Amino acid sequence: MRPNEDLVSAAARELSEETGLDSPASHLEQFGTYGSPDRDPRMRVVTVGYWAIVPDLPTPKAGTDAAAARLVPVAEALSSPDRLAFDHHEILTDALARARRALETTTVATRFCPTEFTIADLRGVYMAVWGRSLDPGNFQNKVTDITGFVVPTGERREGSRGRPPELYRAGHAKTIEPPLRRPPA
Amino acid sequence: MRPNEDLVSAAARELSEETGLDSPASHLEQFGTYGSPDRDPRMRVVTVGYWAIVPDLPTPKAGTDAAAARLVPVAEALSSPDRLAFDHHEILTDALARARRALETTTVATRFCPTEFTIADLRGVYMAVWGRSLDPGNFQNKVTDITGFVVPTGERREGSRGRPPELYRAGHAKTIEPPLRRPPA
DNA sequence: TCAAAAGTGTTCAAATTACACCCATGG
DNA sequence: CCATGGGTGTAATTTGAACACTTTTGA
Repeated sequence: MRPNEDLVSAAARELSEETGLDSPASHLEQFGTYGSPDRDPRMRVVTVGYWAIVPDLPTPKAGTDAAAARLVPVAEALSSPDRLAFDHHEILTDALARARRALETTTVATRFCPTEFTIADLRGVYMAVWGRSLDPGNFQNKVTDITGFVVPTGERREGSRGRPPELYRAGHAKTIEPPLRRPPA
Repeated sequence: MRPNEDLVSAAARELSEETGLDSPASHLEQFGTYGSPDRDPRMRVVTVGYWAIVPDLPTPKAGTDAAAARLVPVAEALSSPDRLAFDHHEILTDALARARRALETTTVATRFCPTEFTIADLRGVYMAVWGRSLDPGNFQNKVTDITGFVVPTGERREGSRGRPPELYRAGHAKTIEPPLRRPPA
């Protein structure tokens, strides 16, 4: 952190410095703070963790602070407890759990989508973050029943394989009550 | 924080120093970190917030760091946005939300109870934290149906008004799946 | 014309709520 | 013996998963 910076700004700056992703990270959400005295053997560091939504990801470039940067699927990054440095396995696990829960209780998933999107786009976000497949019909019913989650534009997206899907925009609702629970199995 | 202290230890120490409550806070859980540059006009401070479970509360005493200490019901503390100093209204609001959610998804509520407790004791914790009344019969059914939440001792607590209630101990389960949702209205 | 994706609706099972009702004790 | 809180059970309703089925396009 810099002397006159708040936590989110610092997080956004660091993201940019290390990866070159200064595309507008439209959502940065704190999930935890890590401060064991020996978590980084080089020096005493307290880390405040944020997870971000960056729609339409560009290829990351190593920024001023990093030797290299690339995108790694989260399942791969967590595949072994030793794959990441220091306590980063624990941190990433916490971040993922928080993001997964956020999709249940808030409408942030729309931030991963373009301004106009289809229900299938949104379903893709849920499936990616939750790491499971979801029934298209039930997902459609649930999402369109939640007031203020998505609002139809009246337009359709042409050009793809099957029946052209209707386009939606994000609604004004920020939370989902009751939560959109992820189905078992 | 002291040079060789992790975050939870520092939180436990601060709790003790400011209130004299060094009874074993059997649960300390982080909920957020606050770091706006001007949140405390006296100096730059980053605060990591923890909420604690302290069963059978003693009267707090102002410790080495505080002029005075007393217990205040959370509804009263949050009754006005200006009742607490700095950003403490926001912090306490976050803490309460987190504690409320914790009761839905984990078994921490048993930590508020003595080693042996009745379902009514447990229901009292839920009603206090959630700030609403709960149907005794339904609560009983739900809780006893969740495997590993409470285990009967076979004993009863005598001496009270009506039928002597059965006593339970906390089970081994740490999380509740699916969550024990708080009923609407 | 066929396969694929979108979207709607139906069925059956599971969960939830409200509440009736019996139990066991102290006053 | 009756009011009180504990505990069990049930009926009615709601929710949810699975999946059949229609729609509308590109190949």
